[in-house]
Amino acid sequence: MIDLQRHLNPSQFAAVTTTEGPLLVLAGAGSGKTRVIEYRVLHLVQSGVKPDSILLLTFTKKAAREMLSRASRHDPRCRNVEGGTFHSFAYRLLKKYARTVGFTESFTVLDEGDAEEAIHRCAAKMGFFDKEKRYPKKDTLRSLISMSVNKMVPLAEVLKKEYPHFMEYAGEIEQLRNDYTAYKIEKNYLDYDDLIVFQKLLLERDEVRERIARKYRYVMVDEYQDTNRLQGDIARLLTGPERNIMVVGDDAQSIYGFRGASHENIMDFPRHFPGCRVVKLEENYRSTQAVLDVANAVLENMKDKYSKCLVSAKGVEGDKPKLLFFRDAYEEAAWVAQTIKEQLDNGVPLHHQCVLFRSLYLSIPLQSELSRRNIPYETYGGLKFYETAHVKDLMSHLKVMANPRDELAWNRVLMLIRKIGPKTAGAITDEIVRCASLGEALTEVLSRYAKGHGYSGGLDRLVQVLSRCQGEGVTVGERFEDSLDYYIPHLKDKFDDWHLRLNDLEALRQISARYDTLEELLEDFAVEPPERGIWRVEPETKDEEKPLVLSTIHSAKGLEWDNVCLMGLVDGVLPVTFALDSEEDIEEEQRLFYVAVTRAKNRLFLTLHHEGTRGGIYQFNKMSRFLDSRNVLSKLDRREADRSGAAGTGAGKEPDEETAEDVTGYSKSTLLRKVLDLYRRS
DNA sequence: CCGCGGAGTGTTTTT
DNA sequence: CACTCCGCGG
Repeated sequence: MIDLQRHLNPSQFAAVTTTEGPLLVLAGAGSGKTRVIEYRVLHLVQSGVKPDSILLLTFTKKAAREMLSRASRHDPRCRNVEGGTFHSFAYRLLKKYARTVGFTESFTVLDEGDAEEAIHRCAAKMGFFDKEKRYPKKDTLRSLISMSVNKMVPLAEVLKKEYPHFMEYAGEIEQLRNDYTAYKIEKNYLDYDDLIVFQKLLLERDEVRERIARKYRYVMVDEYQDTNRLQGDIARLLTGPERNIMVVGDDAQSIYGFRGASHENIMDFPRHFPGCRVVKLEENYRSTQAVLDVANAVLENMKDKYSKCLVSAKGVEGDKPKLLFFRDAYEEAAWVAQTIKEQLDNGVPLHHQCVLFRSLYLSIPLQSELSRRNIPYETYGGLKFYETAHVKDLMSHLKVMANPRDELAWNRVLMLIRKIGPKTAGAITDEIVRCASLGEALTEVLSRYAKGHGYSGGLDRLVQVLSRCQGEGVTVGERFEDSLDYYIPHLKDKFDDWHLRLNDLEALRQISARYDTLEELLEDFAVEPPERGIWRVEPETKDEEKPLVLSTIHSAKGLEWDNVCLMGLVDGVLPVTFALDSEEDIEEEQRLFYVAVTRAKNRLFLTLHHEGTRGGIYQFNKMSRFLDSRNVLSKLDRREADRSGAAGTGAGKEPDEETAEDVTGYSKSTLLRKVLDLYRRS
């Protein structure tokens, strides 16, 4: 038995050892939340609770894995604790109970792109786009429908708030949502939201709920502030008569409102579970006091919160975080790159440093400065490559092998072939989905089309590959490889930058080889899309050799670094312009700022530049309103127009001397833009 | 019916 | 600046 007292402070100890009854843990940033979950799992297991009767729901699957593997180091039985996201848990549950909710086990999960495609089909069937009027586009329609589900708010209300100019279509969009829902049910498709919705529907059936709640006697939910109302309902439904539910969260770090998360869940927990225990973790083990002073100042400016104040347990005052102003994006980027380099020379490995952005595209100037200095980096968040065209193309081939009824996948596969467009693809697909098996589809339908048409040659090649992959003993790796071989000519045909994309697919090939079944590969791909970090071939690279991290603030949740640079602290970026007309949205941006600040252990740099080029018009960027308050500003070491670092670009020339270097050079992309601008004017 | 080229548009954050 | 949509020619 492990000595918990020795490893935990009193509040952590209370959170770990309060195992019976409802428990709300309010965990400030850096207060050892992960540690609490790790030891709580361990404590339960060591007290004789069966590992598979513990359920740990987290925000990402990576987080669950991390915590469970830590706990397993003390006691290997912890490995059998069940964990994952609400979505992945739903997936497993629904695979088991598919028929109970009216699906079949072989359902396919639609990602956003697929969902848009499906919505588009339904809308087209309704004659949506035939009319004169300008209808919302498919991505707008999807996000509209999704938002109404996630916030459990009527469609018309979402419409009124987000797209008031489309109000007149409220009725039609509602009809569309119904058609789309019917379509998915008929075709055995579930989109991300459905995973949650159907999970709830399933759990609302008493006979099922009782069974599941009996199995999971201890439920823990991490990042509770980022759950939406449906997920809150699910957490409640999962809780059995013993009411052993523990939720952990920090209302000040709620940053997923756009996805329907509501801090109502965490605020209302005591109401939903009367008599619950509340434990606050306020001692911060991560940051210096100087960093926390900034964080606390930001907290002070928030309203509607559980009150808290972060106190450094490290007892280190540390340097005051610096606020730096630059003229333009390139000076800012150069200074940051230079500073990273200096820190590296001072012995802080790249992997212990990080640069954070509101959105990843803002990191482009920095990326070029880093490349120029040969500083390796990797990016977190932003571009979802599993939704990039080439990845989806290839995966569609695997999808039709796994589920020959998947018409969206077939459509994609067929459209790649020259001379096959929407009409032909549609006609062939209609016939295919009526087939009972892939074999039948190949022999009865495809081979018939593979003669006597302009596209027959291409189609024949497809038939060859799919037949080969159909064989019994063919491994997942081999199927992937065959599909890739087949796809490469299409890839080259379709994309100019095909060799970059081929790299992605090669990496994916290695991953695919690790799977035993296609179904497992597709499951992971649907519910736990691979992140960039997983692509590294070497699983155990030494910290010193790992690259610098560039991350969105969202993707940095739960992580920490010695040095953190937060760039682009400008009104319009943080907070983003879209947020500006809603008080609520601005609040969320402020929490985002809070999350960013609290990632830093020792040193924090905040930077911004004044010269903005939004849409070709120059404008003066104002400092972010979150900084522009006395209590925050006083905690910062403010440096006006510090040019010292920008020397990195100009290679340290004397000032005052009239040289070209004195002027910041255009980057290649700027130059290109300027030239194109000029062409356009002539 | 397909494919291409030109015009227009809007640009976050993620399971 | 990349992606989507639209209209035309083959």
